[in-house]
Amino acid sequence: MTIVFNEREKCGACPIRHRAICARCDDDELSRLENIKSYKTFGAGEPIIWRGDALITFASVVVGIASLSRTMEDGRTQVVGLLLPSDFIGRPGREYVDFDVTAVTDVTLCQFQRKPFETLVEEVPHISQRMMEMALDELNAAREWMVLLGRKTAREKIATFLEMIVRRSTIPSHTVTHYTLPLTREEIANFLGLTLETISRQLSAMKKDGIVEFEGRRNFVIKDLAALHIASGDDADGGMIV
Amino acid sequence: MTIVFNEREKCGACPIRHRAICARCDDDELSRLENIKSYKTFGAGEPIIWRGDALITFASVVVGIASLSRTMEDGRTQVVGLLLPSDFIGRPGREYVDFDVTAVTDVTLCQFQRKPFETLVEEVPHISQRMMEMALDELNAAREWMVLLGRKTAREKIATFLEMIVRRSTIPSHTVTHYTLPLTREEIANFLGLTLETISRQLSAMKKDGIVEFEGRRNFVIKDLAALHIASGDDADGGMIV
DNA sequence: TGTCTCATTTGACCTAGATCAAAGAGTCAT
DNA sequence: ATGACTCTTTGATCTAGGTCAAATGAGACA
Repeated sequence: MTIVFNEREKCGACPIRHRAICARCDDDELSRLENIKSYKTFGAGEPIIWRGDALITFASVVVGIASLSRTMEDGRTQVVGLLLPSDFIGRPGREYVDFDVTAVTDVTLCQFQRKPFETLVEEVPHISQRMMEMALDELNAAREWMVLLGRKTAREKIATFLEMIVRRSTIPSHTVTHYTLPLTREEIANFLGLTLETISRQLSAMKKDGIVEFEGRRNFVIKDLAALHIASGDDADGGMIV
Repeated sequence: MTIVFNEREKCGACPIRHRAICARCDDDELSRLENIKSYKTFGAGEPIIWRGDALITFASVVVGIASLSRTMEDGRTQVVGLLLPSDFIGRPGREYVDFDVTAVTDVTLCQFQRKPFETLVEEVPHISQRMMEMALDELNAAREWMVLLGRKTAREKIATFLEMIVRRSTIPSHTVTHYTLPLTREEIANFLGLTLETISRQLSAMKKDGIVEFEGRRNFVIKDLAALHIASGDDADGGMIV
């Protein structure tokens, strides 16, 4: 099931047309973006940009997954986010990039040069409105992750991570039971603030407890979704007052 | 040194006029905000809003400090951010509040009712542009904090926290050496993902190492700023290529 | 089909920070 | 001042998760 993406197509046919920074744009605004966009692809594992680089292009992820991370001088690294299709890379108004961006799978970006894009942000309110929404959503996600990093146990962290995979790959009206881990054990560890050995051990424990089952290294089935949720440490209703 | 704030003043005289969501607004736009704003104050320690509450007002912090936090069912709590003057509370487009907001010191808010504010966000690009900038800045700060929570040692966490206090209270062209902790040991612990005992022990250790000196519980002097920085675990240049 | 390589698992042990417990020091109201 | 809080420090012990090391297994490619 490879996602096909044809760069020749117009923005109107773009897979992220209704979720990316252009989501609120009308046809005229879209054609202004069309004029300054260009596609670029990266192979799995390749660096996309490094912390400290001059910020000369912005981009939206069109296909694939990229990671956003920071590595300390002694090598400790923390993944601070996964960039999925429609997610935006770069911060208008800044001079330098402040996190490393790496292609996790093969990635296709829709890129914009800095200056023309910044002009567009000034002139097209639908873009800044959408970017504000997206930034606030990501801010929320980042804060939820801070709770995970600061207060959850190893098991809770991993259960939360698996639950996130399940939630993200669920297509409405289509029941899926087979999922794929997009990351290696080490990458998961760097995302959860743990070591790869701890990931491995906890995954084995959850296997033994009948919560998940693995088929190969990266494919898994959830045998007990309720138990997974309980193991995540999040409350039943997501905080909503019932 | 109490900050005086007179609610009768027009927006033009507001202490956060040039940093809050209204920073880019011209006089006309400002008067539209003026029409829908109202002030509200909270005493130190009072809850401002709770997770799960219906989101009916937005607000900017005008005076004081508030904390943004999440408490798990068993009582573990993580502070996910401090809200300082000019910081914004609420996410346009959402139905419910997703983190608890609590007044740390006495707090004055500039509040807006939901509907009229959302209309303004649609109609005044300068607001969404500024909110986008602010959200992206906070997103960055949240990600830096994720590195701290996921990968730093207790000592590095505390050094980073003290350094943040120093950075934030430094007024350009004015050398300050005496600082105040805005939080109790327990609140610091919840912010850093540690326990209050660890905070206390590490603070004592840094005192013994000649890095800080305390005068009472909350007032301190940095004796060795360079050592503090090294202890924070961040690189010398903040990631910029020199 | 076999081999090579790297990701993963598992084991043994160790340590940073948590937990439990008690004593000390500010601060506030009377 | 005096007492009564609450916040903070310090001590003793425990443990979740890290570290180090070795064995196993999945894929990739010839």
